[in-house]
Amino acid sequence: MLELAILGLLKERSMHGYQLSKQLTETLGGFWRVSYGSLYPTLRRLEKRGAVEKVFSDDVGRRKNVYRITEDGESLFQELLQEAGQESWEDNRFRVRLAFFKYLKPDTRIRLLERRRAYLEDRLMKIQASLDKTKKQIDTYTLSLMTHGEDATRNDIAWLDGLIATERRQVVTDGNGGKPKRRKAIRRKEPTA
Amino acid sequence: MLELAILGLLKERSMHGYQLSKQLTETLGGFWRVSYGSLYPTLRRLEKRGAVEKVFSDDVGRRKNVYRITEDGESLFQELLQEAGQESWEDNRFRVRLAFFKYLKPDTRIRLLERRRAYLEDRLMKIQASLDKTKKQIDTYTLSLMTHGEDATRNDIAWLDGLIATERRQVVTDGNGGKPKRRKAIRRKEPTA
DNA sequence: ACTGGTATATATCGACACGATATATAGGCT
DNA sequence: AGCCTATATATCGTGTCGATATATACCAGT
Repeated sequence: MLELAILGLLKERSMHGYQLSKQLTETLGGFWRVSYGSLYPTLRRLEKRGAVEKVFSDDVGRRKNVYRITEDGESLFQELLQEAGQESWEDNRFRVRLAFFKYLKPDTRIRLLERRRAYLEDRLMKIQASLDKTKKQIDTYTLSLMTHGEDATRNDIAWLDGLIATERRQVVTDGNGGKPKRRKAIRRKEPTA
Repeated sequence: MLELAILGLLKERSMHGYQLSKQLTETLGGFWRVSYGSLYPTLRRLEKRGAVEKVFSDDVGRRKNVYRITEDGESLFQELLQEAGQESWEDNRFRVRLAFFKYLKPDTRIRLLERRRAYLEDRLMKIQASLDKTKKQIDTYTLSLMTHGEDATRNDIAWLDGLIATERRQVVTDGNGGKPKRRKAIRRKEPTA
């Protein structure tokens, strides 16, 4: 997962570990904690794999390891981004994926959004099943926890539906399946209200 | 974290690993995946620490390792439940804590709820700071992600406020700081609407 | 009685992420 | 000179994850 995030950021511009850490905790900071204990090992893992390489710059070569993404890295990025594994739809994983959605074709985007939606629907059913089964013998706090979880999940699904609808509208509007030049802003605030 | 969850369940009744797994994925199932790869090692860890012990039952002693919580386990449970560590307020950790709130005194409950609230307020500020800083040069998907995250966090805070308010009302109503006999149902649906 | 499927039950593996901590250097302030 | 904060990389131990292996129990269909 970290590999995907790192490659995605390096696609925009080459950076060293510390910069990556700053950038990551800034964009996903509210939800994700990227520790050095995972960042630096992951960087070296990616380098060993040939997905990134060190940049040798004359002026700032002092104590910084600036990494650049390679061709192999680009294809690894695409592979990770579209990965269909079962666990890939958990909250944080999906958030990271969404942050790099611009690198995907519209129909792939829709596919991923719907996969996430199915995951959330499944969660919803599990919550409701638990509520049904253990109803009336459950304590107040657990009940509140589950009910709130139900609401929050529904909100998430509604938000996803908004994203999917917007995506479909675009596919219809500009018929070319390629990379769109300009796109309308995503309608927000409504789905989460 | 798993230790807390296991001890909490064993407080209610003695169980073996498989039953714990069922129970855990049922209550927190929508949000947490408890794998055997962490469950069984944790059980043995707890046993080594003396927090739980095997129950030797004649009839079902065949192939089941039934565990019972010990006195040491009870105090470890209380310790873990009230733990003030920085990372203890992350989403899943808090959910587990809340599931065992009934074992806490009312004022301790309020303290924990307010700690969680502060954590979410902090997240909210981080999100807003990111939105301000990188505004207008951020892609549509990341923007939507952050805005939705903002909304969801606000919802969570509102829900927490409801819980806190209910808790305070009870403290005032029945003046005794001890364990309450019967309590009003927590007003829900409103805070999350 | 045989077979197959599902639920029960425990265990372990490698990979990865986490939190904490150590170690430097650079730059700024007083 | 002394001190603080930001920059920058590295590593350690521990915990969790997903996958997988391996049994046994029980019930259904044939």
